[in-house]
Amino acid sequence: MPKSIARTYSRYTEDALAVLASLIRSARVQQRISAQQLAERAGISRSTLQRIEKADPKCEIGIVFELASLLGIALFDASPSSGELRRYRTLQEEKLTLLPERVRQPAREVDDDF
Amino acid sequence: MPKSIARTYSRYTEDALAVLASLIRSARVQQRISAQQLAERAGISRSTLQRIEKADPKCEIGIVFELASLLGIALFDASPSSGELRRYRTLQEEKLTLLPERVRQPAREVDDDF
DNA sequence: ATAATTTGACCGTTATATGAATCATAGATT
DNA sequence: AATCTATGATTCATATAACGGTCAAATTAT
Repeated sequence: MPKSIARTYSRYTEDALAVLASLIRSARVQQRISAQQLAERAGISRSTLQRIEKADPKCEIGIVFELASLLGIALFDASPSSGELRRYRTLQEEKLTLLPERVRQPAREVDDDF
Repeated sequence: MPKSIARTYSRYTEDALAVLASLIRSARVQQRISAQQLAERAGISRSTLQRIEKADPKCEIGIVFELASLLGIALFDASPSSGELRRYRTLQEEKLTLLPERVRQPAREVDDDF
């Protein structure tokens, strides 16, 4: 991550992060699991869990999703136990194969206008 | 991330990552945006976008969500343009304030059994 | 009221994600 | 068919995410 860039995020992104963060904390508290316990089950440190529950954008998405999985939080409207996501994945990947593999800019008009 | 841990992910997590990855690629291709162009708009490098479209779990969640935002992909059933997510966020955060701030293990029975 | 544990806030270290660059391939347009 | 650009695959350098620990504060259970 060279060239330290101060990254900005859209409101939508910040809202989505905040939603997921509070869903995680709500689920954890409702299930009476301490931060330490959840972190251990997820194989992460308590400090990382802290950042996630604070909606820090700079966390590995895999870890965050794994927490959702452990806590039974639905992603893409599919609960971890339902198995729906697998089908959605297959469907979505099939759709992808129907699209062109590459995108190309339409050739510029040769006679450039002024 | 000291103590190099080989992290594992549940099927649910992998599916969710794959769904999001193919949603991103599908949207990008359908909107005829090249990887380079999208990366620039998102303020990331093309190589990072490549990893995200390959469902790599070790990417910043903020970047991934920002791509969803740019491409109009719905997170938590709310399109970026709708503004629904903001309300959902507020609601969810209010719910959180109603829960106990800490979790505590119920005290063990004093008269331990043998 | 007391006790004890959870949580928040740090900090230093280390593994690693990201950025930048290059090269080969091949798909899309003409 | 030919051209040209988009993509995939690598590699290296660097900023930083995650870890592990500590300490104080405060909430919850007794």
